[in-house]
Amino acid sequence: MKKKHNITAEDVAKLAGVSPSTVSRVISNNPKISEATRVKVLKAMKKLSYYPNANARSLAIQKTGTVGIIIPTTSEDYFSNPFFSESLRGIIRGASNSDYDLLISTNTEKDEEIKIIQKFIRASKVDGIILMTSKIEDRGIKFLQSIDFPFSLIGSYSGKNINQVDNDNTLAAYELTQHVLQNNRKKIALLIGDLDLVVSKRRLLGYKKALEEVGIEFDEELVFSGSFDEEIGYYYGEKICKMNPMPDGIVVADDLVAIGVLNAFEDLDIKVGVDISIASFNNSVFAKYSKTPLTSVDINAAELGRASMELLVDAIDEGTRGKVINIPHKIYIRESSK
Amino acid sequence: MKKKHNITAEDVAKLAGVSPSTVSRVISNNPKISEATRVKVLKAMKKLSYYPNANARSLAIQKTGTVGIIIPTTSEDYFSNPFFSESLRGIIRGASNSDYDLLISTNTEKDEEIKIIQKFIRASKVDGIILMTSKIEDRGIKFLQSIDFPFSLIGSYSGKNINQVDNDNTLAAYELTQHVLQNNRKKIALLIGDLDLVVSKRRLLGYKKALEEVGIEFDEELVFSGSFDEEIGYYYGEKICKMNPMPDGIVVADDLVAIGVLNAFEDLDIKVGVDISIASFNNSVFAKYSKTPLTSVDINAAELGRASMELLVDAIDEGTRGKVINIPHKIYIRESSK
DNA sequence: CTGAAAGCGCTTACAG
DNA sequence: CTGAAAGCGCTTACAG
Repeated sequence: MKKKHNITAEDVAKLAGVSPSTVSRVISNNPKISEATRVKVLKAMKKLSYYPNANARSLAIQKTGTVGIIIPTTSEDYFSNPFFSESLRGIIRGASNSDYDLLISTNTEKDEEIKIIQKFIRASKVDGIILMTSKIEDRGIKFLQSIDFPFSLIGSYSGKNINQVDNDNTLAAYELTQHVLQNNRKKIALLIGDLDLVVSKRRLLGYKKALEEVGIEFDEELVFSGSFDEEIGYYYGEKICKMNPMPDGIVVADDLVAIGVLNAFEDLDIKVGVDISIASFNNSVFAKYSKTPLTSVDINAAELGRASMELLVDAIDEGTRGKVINIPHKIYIRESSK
Repeated sequence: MKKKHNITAEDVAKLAGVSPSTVSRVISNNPKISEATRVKVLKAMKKLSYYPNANARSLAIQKTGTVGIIIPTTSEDYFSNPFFSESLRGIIRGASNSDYDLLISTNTEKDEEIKIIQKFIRASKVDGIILMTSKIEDRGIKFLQSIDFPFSLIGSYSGKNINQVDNDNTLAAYELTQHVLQNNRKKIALLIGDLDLVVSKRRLLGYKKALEEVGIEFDEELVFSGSFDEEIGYYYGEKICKMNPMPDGIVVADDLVAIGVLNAFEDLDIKVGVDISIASFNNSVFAKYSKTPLTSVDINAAELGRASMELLVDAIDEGTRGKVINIPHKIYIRESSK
């Protein structure tokens, strides 16, 4: 067996009886190439099943044709959360329409997001970056902004020139809280994600606004924050039961957390939808089909992802900056808040 | 503003007063470099925040440090299915322990998996490939095998030299069917995925074996196959109700499909767990928390992913071939089959 | 222990 | 319309 040798443009050139430059030109569809030689070269390429070396090409043209996806450091949470896979799915769908491949960050525990972003960029691995979430003071965003590198954000961030696609989370939380209030509830707890995430802050805002509007005073004691999982929901559910008087409504940042609350209430014999109303976010499969079907906001995560990819491609190709896209949400009302 | 110029090993060399070769050597931790120059160079690198260009490096050493993940063409199914995101999560976790990045295929509708595999390889984009599922006659696998390219498979495939990690799906289906039979059921339907997938074939085998063992004749009419979603579950659920006599047990390939069946039965007033037993695969969140909690097999998708990544790294670094890893499954028995 | 040079496989300005 | 040559930014055998 001959020593392995990658077949290169030179091989094609030789077979077609032209120069490598010409081969390169037919690959990039240069219009100056004559039809005759184009055909010759194409035939040779096919015959050798030639495919241009992406690294050499990237090196020469200083573009990679790949886009980096930054999974938040707290990826575990995001992964058990359908939001993440849904938006990734949207991103993939968006990418299929372009010619970009997707490079996924594999955060080691210690590495912060910004390290990965910098690595991707400085190593020239990607032409653009999608951020799947935003913190209040986001070092990654600041860095990208400072070097004017193409990126788009799933989420919101105040600042100039940031491409972002998001729901109106303030409005969604406002409406959801309003809905619970209309269940004739007066004391409404809020289970929310990490408060250094922009999304949490906005939802808190909407919640406050709804309360204020009906003259209910905001009570910090009713706000619980933490990461997204079932256990934390159960834990807070128990806690809420022990309050005196017990809250009669809860707005929850994620269905999985709400499921945990539901379980706590079941164990403590509290009737959801009767003694207390629960409304949540993400409209996951299990919101619809849980023992007590959950009222939930559909944030259209797949569309968030798809749009963010599309926006990023514009940012790379057209230099788009500072475009803000709003993805509508929709509240599905179910038994947990009737 | 000065024309943008990537900072290169040459810049570092100049600042440190050495040659680019030396810079390259300290990057690759070449032991022959003296401590003194190593320190000098490191300092210069830090100062310039230098990061080696990945494309140039890949081109020179003919390695990319990235691994390609092939999402099945029917990705939509896989994405709405927690199995997919769970295993991807495992892969990412596995990758964090190595130094590999992950490149995700973004299948356009028309492109077959094999096209993407070939593109990744011929373009030298990846050092290895993870296949997330296997068909009976898998062109992708055959291709990879034929050129002896490092890959690992989540799933099973008969053939030499294939690294694979999988559950014992025959056994799992056998046990699950056995469990339903022990519910004192006699006529058991099987809702299974596409029959050209290896996993489906194996599960069918296990199902048959369990029936055979208790002397129940296999009836092809009781086997329904299709893609994984809720609607198809509902559809088959209705169909099953109309059979005469109606089956009294169902083994389902995925919880989401089972949820659809559950819904159909609810609408038709059939008592699950009483009139009929249902047992399913994947042990998703919604299996546990659905109105009628579902008996389900936990296949440990995250571990499948993690192990496949680990195995692939061995395949790349050590040349491992033909290693087969079994990931244990576990059946969780719940009300749907009591 | 370190440097000069060639090579990895493309692309593109320049010349014709 | 096409080719020779230089360059993208690394690495490594060779020489010292």
